[in-house]
Amino acid sequence: MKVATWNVNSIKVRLPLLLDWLDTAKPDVLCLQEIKCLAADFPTLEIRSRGYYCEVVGQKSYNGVALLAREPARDVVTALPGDDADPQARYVEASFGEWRVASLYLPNGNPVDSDKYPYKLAWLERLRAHAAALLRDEGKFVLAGDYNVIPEEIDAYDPAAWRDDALFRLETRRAFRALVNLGLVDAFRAVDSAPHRYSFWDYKAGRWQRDEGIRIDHLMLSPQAADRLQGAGIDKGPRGQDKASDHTPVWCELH
DNA sequence: ATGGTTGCCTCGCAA
Repeated sequence: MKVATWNVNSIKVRLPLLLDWLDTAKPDVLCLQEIKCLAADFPTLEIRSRGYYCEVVGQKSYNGVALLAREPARDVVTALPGDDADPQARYVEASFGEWRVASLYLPNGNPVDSDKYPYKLAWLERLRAHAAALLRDEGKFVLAGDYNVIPEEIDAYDPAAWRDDALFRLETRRAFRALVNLGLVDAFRAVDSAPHRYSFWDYKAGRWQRDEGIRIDHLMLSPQAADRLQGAGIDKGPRGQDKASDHTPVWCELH
């Protein structure tokens, strides 16, 4: 089973690229983030006509996540547990066959001195607690999405420039590590230990042209899922096309 | 370099 994650930065603008990518990459499950629309405005019919069912958690203008899959979803969860008052559309989780898959959009958290940063840390802690609950079932699951976390220095073109940023500062990496240390496996890192493998390049300042990016989109596997890992990669193709998202798809193959 | 670009659909905010 091929599972992929892609922050599309508006499903409306990215639909042509998305349909092309579904046809060529043929993922079994694709986790989308930043669809930036209400569920009612999601292009469900067009995507359905290409052979994918859609589970959408939408929000007007901002955020929004979706699961696209070859087969219908079961037992869909539309919010990250832990705060019923959280209105932001950042999480959807469902079962496909014997696999549990989540599409998540972790808060950016900048600026660090605003209330956005404690919200990010609280969200990370909610995710850790939820992952701990999922692990108790000892099943195969994938928590995929835009984590807005640069895990290590090798995951940034210029770590010093990111030192105090909400995506890389120590407190962020510590909170992410608490999640990893439950026993989750970063699918990409498990198969590729090379530095300078990026999933995001800022639109500004020619970052893409100079390959100055960061790796913040991750597929985190339960131990039972990691046992099935066959391969993983970053598909830089979509980032180089016209009307590209600032993120590119990351995928893993599980047997 | 406190710059730069994109998408929301506002007259600025978020990333």
